[in-house]
Amino acid sequence: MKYWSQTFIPTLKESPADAEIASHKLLIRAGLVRKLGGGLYTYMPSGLRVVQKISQLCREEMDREGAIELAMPFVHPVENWSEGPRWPAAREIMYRVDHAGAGKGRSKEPEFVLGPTHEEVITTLVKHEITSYRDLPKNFYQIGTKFRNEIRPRFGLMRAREFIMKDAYSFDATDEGAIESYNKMKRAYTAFFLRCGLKIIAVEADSGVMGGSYSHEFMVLAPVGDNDIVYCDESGYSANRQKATSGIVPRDFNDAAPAGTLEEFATPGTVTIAALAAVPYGVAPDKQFKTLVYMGDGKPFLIVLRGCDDLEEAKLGTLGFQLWRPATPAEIEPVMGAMPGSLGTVKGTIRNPGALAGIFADQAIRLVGNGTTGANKDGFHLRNVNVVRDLQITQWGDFRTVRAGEPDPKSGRPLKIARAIEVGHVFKLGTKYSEKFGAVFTDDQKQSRLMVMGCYGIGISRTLQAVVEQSNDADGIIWPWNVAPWQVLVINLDPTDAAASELCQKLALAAEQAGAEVLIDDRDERPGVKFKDADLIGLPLRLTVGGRGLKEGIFEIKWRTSKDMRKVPIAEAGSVIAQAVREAACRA
RNA sequence: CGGGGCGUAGCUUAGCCUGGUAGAGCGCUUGCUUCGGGAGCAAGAGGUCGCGAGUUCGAAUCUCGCCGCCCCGACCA
Repeated sequence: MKYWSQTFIPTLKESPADAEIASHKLLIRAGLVRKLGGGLYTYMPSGLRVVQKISQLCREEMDREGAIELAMPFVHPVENWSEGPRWPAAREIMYRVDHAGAGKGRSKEPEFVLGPTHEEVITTLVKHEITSYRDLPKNFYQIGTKFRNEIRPRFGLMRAREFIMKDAYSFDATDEGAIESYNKMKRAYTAFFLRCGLKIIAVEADSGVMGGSYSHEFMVLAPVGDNDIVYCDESGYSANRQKATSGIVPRDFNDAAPAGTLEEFATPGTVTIAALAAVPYGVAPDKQFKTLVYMGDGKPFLIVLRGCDDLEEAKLGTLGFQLWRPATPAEIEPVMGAMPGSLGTVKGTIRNPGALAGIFADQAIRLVGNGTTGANKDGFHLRNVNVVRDLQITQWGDFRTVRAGEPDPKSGRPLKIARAIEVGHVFKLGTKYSEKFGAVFTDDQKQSRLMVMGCYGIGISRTLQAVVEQSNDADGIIWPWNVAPWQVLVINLDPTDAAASELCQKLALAAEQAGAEVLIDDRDERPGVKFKDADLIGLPLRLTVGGRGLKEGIFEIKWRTSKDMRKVPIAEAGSVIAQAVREAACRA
């Protein structure tokens, strides 16, 4: 048991000016963290306890799935990165330690970086240490501090420059094995977040150019999150917005037959979807074709969408370009023959089709059937444009942004969209790193083969804040049993009274014997202050001892989640407390 | 990095537009009274007004530069 006066829990009445969201305010008000600088926080004694609780739960679930804990350095020789596969991107987010040997009389200054993640380190290690299929599979993990020079740290621990992360790396002999390792981690993550008391959704994530469904993000639903997720409660479909698709075009959809002959009409000065939808033209956005020009690795390409749809840029990653960006009007005009606002892909209207890297059409334009598009002639559009008959298309795909209410691709039920915080990510890497670093092993046929890898992250410090964000009320934090800094708070309203102090100790002991951790508020404070602080720091179970109750021979028991308080005869203390603790632990 | 906002006591802030004595609440210290949901009274301590230059007889206040922090966007556990 811990006495409040013997630890340090500096609570605050008012929120600091630089905190915006509930969890950030509460972390500071409840004395869990203090800020050193932007994105840099000290874990105060009770905050550290929560970090340790969460880490331990994570450790248990990782161990359960056979992962092996180790600890790698935070400081990496720069060569470890500069010779790796992603130096150009990585150097942007890494803190570099310059002058590391200054004044030491060295001929050459060694240069170091602070590790943002450890694929490079672990792969190098495994390459040296594992050479036989007999030593595979292996999954190594660590829990430690990561450093990323975030472009914009925000919301306290939510996006910090320095944060605590669990990262794991699996190595398998076969692709099937790698998938099994991946599934084990998904299982471990699901169990872990459940034990933290978090409601999470695992969503299919954008796995970039690698494709496939071997990347899942673990999301906490929260209005302050910086991700959009698309999901359907009935079918269980869920994906992040970059990846999400919808069943807006039915599987058995029959393309419309041409209606009328293709016809050019004058639209002077009309260069937006909205203007074409207004009088005198009156062409509804979902009857228009939107033609966007992008530059992919230096060559222009076209994206065709419905006028009412938005492009989801991340989906262009499936097209095989390394880099892409919107084209400028100066790049567009020579190729198309018109400026943006009058563009289209009707056969024969593009001035220089040979310059294009492709014309990519979103599936949903089939719903337009016969519509209106630019004539590639400034001030003119074409009507009665039939998708099948008139449009020039080199490849179909899914490029549009999904909207709430559209049919789920699985069940057809309406999709929902919600904001969420990403707290975990599992990723099947394949052989990208093993190839680069030469992580090979000898199989049972004496053949040299590449290890198949996966990587798996959990933001421990972010999880802490996500719990607070998801579990609080107007009075303060409501800790889930398993991650509370202590589970039971014993309030001594008369700390100068020997009988009260003695009873508090007795109650605390009973709770401890039942398996709970106990904090005793023995401060010489007024009752109001103690009750307010109790709600603020949010321990799940509260036991109150006061002179008034002592006379009646009772103490009080109250759950943080409930308004109801129960008076318990002191004689029944042991059994009542034991039962309460057992029930809470069981529910958790 | 683009856009917006802010920097005054440990915390929350007023004052700034219109230059002249730095003010409040919380917290802290001492005393008295209180004592079951952030007590009352009295007395106190606590400030390079983010930093630097400039304008001025005089700058928290006006001008310029820098730094820091917060929010929105692109990126991420």
